[in-house]
Amino acid sequence: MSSPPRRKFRRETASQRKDDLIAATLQVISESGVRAATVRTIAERAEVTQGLIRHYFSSKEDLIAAAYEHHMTQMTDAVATAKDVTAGTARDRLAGFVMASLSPPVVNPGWVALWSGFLNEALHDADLNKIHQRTYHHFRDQLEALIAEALRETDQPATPERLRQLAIASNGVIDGLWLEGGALPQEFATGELAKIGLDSVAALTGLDLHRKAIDT
Amino acid sequence: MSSPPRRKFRRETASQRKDDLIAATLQVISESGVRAATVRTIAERAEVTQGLIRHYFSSKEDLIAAAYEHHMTQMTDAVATAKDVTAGTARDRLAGFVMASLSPPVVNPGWVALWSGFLNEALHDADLNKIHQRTYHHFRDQLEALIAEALRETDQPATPERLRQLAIASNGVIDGLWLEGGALPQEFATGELAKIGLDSVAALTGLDLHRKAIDT
DNA sequence: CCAGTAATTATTCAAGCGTATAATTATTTT
DNA sequence: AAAATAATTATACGCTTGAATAATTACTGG
Repeated sequence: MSSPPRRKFRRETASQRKDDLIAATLQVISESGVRAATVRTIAERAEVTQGLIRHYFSSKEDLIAAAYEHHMTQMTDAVATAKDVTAGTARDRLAGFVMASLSPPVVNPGWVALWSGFLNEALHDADLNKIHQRTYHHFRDQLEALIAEALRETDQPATPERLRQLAIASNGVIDGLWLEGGALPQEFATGELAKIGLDSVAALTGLDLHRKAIDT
Repeated sequence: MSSPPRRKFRRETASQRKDDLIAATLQVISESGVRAATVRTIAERAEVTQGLIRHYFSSKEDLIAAAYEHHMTQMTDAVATAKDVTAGTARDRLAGFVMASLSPPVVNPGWVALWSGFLNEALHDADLNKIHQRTYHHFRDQLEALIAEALRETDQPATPERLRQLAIASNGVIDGLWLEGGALPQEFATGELAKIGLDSVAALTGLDLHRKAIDT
């Protein structure tokens, strides 16, 4: 009649535990979808008991929102800090931005699973909808700034209206390709999506975005 | 102590009932997301009791798959049978295809909710994944055929490889714009997405897709 | 108009859900 | 080293879930 011994544990800092719970949430959703993201499954993945979730988050919904925010920031940062996005001519940086958006680790079935799951929730949840709206604009605005700079650099100034349209279109093709590459990975050869994306943004904007053979 | 009277009902044909249950499933998911799609909620929406679902579908998962199939067929058909897609020059039909894809009723928050919910499931469910793969190809192949025809029509033949890339890119920009229009409806003016999409496919393919002032 | 049948409703079941609360224990404070 | 504190586990609760089964009733063919 010996009941199992009470489980040992370590005390962690609040931010560490929160990060762990968010990471566990993202793992569960990316592997098994939103419907699998229950407090028990998430707690098990984080190697804690379920009660701890409500010690750090006021509700499961609150944890989901934090995970959404975290994931979108992670994804945006992965693009914005990629190697060719931070230096070089504006055209180089725009090209790097497109390439990074359409290459691993950004293109990735797990990240598409996260994105689609969160979007599905965001469409009928005001809090998540705000996160979606904000991150969408953040990404598109970065793209628009890069396009504007590249056009200025090549002496092809564009009106604000045209700039807006170019950004929407470029963002659209990047999003669409990213999605398809993540949802059907076996469909595209290595580098194929990045090449198509780069050609597409070049065709849309009229910019020459291909790397020069000789650099600097 | 009078229990409520047993509910009256009508017997329907099997196909009618199945259609009703599928329609109810789509309504629930589009309004409230996949997590809300429980057998009880769906049955209530279809105005039947929950037991009936398992009389017509071997499991809830089976109903979901049928609803997915139905929805994707509906969406594909809405584009393929739109008024300008079935007649005119190849360029006219391609333009009609793009316009129809980026206008109501195809652009619609409910349909994005359906699409994102199903995709999230498809990423970890083999049966749904097959449906996704099949419908993706169906749409892209239609687009590729139209582009091929339009290029032939203007004496600009393309290699199969280039044709594939143009179709992937055009499909990408259409998907991306469709998604953004459905997810953030207030973001775009009426007709704006359709215009941007048409301009984009024109820029990608090098085709002139704008309507002539004088038509046949 | 009656008997048969299968479509539909009603009820039940075990498991899982999010949340609330009580009991412990690792760590910090003094 | 003892006491205080809060992080963590453990347990319980009421409700919902997908599914199974039993009870009815609308329709059909004679």
